Amino acid sequence: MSPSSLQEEIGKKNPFDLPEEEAYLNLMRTSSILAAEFGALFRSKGLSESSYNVLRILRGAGETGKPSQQIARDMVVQLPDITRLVDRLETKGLVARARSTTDRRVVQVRITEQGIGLLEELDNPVRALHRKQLGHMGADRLAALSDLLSEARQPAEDLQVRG
Amino acid sequence: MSPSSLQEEIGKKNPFDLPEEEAYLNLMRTSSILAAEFGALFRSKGLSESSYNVLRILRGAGETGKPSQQIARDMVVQLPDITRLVDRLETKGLVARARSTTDRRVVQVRITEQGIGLLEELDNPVRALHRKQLGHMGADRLAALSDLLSEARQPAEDLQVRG
DNA sequence: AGCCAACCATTGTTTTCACGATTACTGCAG
DNA sequence: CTGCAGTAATCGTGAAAACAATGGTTGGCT
Repeated sequence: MSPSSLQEEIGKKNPFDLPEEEAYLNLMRTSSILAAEFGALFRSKGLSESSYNVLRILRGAGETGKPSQQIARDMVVQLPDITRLVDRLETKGLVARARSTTDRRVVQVRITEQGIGLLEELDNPVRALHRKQLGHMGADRLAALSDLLSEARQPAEDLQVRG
Repeated sequence: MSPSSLQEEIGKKNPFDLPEEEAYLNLMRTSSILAAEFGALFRSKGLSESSYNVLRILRGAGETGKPSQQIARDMVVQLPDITRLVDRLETKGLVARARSTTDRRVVQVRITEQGIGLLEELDNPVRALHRKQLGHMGADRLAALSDLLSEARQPAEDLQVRG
């Protein structure tokens, strides 16, 4: 039998005192387990989850690319220090940098052909892993999960944005 | 207005092709935002999220403590290299190590008085943050979220446990 | 007793992350 | 035009993570 509850899984003796805590720990455990599988997939191609995310953002941005700061804002998992992440991608030839001519503070980053090629190698495995991980839930439950997660993070996000 | 959807938040132009991907990204974004706040709280006391988790586990284990390997299994977010995590806690005087007398391979780790004191300083702030983050959801929605999260990770967890 | 597979913890090494301070540039107010 | 707050990116440094490899210990098997 699978462990039926998080309480059992992590060997916790007492029931949770707060439903908020239980939900929080369920959230952390689930995200870490699922992220670990994607991490392994990305590492097999020399990428981290963050650097894969950056490449996906830049593929969506097209020829002109995006300023570093905007990349940081668009990332699913926020990260300070986008500079060195782009450094590593540049060293591997997956992205290219160029100073903006209009505002010389900003650095425009764009994906290279090589970067696009690497992403394309990953497209099918990524889709397959998504289905393997969550395909057992129906579309209705997935939608419900997405909704609850949006609701859960909304106050914290408001503070971040408007802070 | 708050951004109403993840698609908007991360500046994604195309709708998600897979509902699995949308749920996955919602999961990653929510957990990273909520975890960041706890991380800041813990760092104000010199702890990381992982080391706080270890201390909580050891407080629950009582006087006898727990073997390192079992700590690793009980952690919410799995981590190889429990050794150096315990190293750091030991350096700070928050935990103590002792070789087991019955099986000299295993190292029994227990929390110190100082460690318990530090946890007690955090108990109220932690509860307060849980309520601040998720208190706006009713108990019913929190339970629904916990259920969906358990359901989401179940297949991956089965594979991990049963190899 | 001696061998060996399984197990636990540790260490070495490289990569990545976190945090703060710094440099460069822009636009605006005086 | 000069100073100044605000913004973008970078760099220095130390902490933490991932991954592979090593050494000590046990229990079973012959």
